[in-house]
Amino acid sequence: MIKHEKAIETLRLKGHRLTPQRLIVLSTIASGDGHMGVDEVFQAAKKAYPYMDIATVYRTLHLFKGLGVVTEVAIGDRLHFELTDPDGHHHHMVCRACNGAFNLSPHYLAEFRDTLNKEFGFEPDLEHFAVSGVCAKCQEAGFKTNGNNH
Amino acid sequence: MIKHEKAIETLRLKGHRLTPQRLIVLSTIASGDGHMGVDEVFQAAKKAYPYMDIATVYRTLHLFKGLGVVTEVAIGDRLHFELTDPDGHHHHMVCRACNGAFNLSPHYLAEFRDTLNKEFGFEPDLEHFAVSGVCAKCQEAGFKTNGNNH
DNA sequence: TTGGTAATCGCAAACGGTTGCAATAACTTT
DNA sequence: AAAGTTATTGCAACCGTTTGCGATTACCAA
Repeated sequence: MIKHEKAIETLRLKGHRLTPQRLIVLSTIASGDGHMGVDEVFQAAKKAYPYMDIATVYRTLHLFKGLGVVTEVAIGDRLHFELTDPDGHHHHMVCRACNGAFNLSPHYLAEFRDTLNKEFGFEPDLEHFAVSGVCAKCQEAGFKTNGNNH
Repeated sequence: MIKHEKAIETLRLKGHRLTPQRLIVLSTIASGDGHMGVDEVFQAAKKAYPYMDIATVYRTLHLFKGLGVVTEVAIGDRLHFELTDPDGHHHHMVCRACNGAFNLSPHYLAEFRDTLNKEFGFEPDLEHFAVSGVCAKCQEAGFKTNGNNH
């Protein structure tokens, strides 16, 4: 019983229709390893189903995101999606030099959240938090760390 | 000697031209209080200079951002800009319910940055960091905090 | 002051992403 | 198995933002 099939059951249980488009987007993401850009999903899905429309891909991804089936990650300034990690949430550190994404345990943000809560009563959205920055390797390779964030 | 004029000198020193468009965008932001949406800047600037183009506004704001004259803040999913705080950087907590933005001292992020540095060698971009979330007031007003981040 | 030249501009087209709408098709009911 | 209902689709138009390009203009040197 793969997560693929669990996701399909989630769809049915919540009263959403099982359309070929949805199944194809799902299996596209499931077969890719790690997060995929929207256009990557679109191109792959179009191979399996030539009428696939980019609007349908976006709507499907947002539906899946709402159901908790996929997780949205902002890489650079583009949206990427991955199957939701069944072992619990993780966050991402995204390198602005190489666009690599590294997982980050929620533990590293717990304290920050607590502080904002206690000091300001502010409840931050950190479910799918991604920090931009420069990874260790790119720093070694001489990529500048200071200055502007783009 | 207002920051307005210091900004103009920064422009000249870095070899950028003093065009009416740039001066108007600058004084528009300087006269607004707090951060302004791009279209807000555009509309105000167009009153002073009817040929103003939205592309010029964007290019000018990005130039100013690169020079450190203005700071970019993502409010909701739109870009906003404010004159860079001369008393040092501050970050923002942006409420996704009321779109209010609250300043956050860099101090609250220092520890997080240190941890990422030490543990992963990752240098995060936190200069103009903005956390989305729900502010205390909107939580009291019953705005839901859990679930998806949109 | 004038002319040369490179930065900047306005315009229009493009980008990634979202949305309104009429046509289609998945599900339900019989 | 066929018909009815309504979610979903494909298309096209739109959003905010960025970019290519030819025309303009701020600046520098003569």
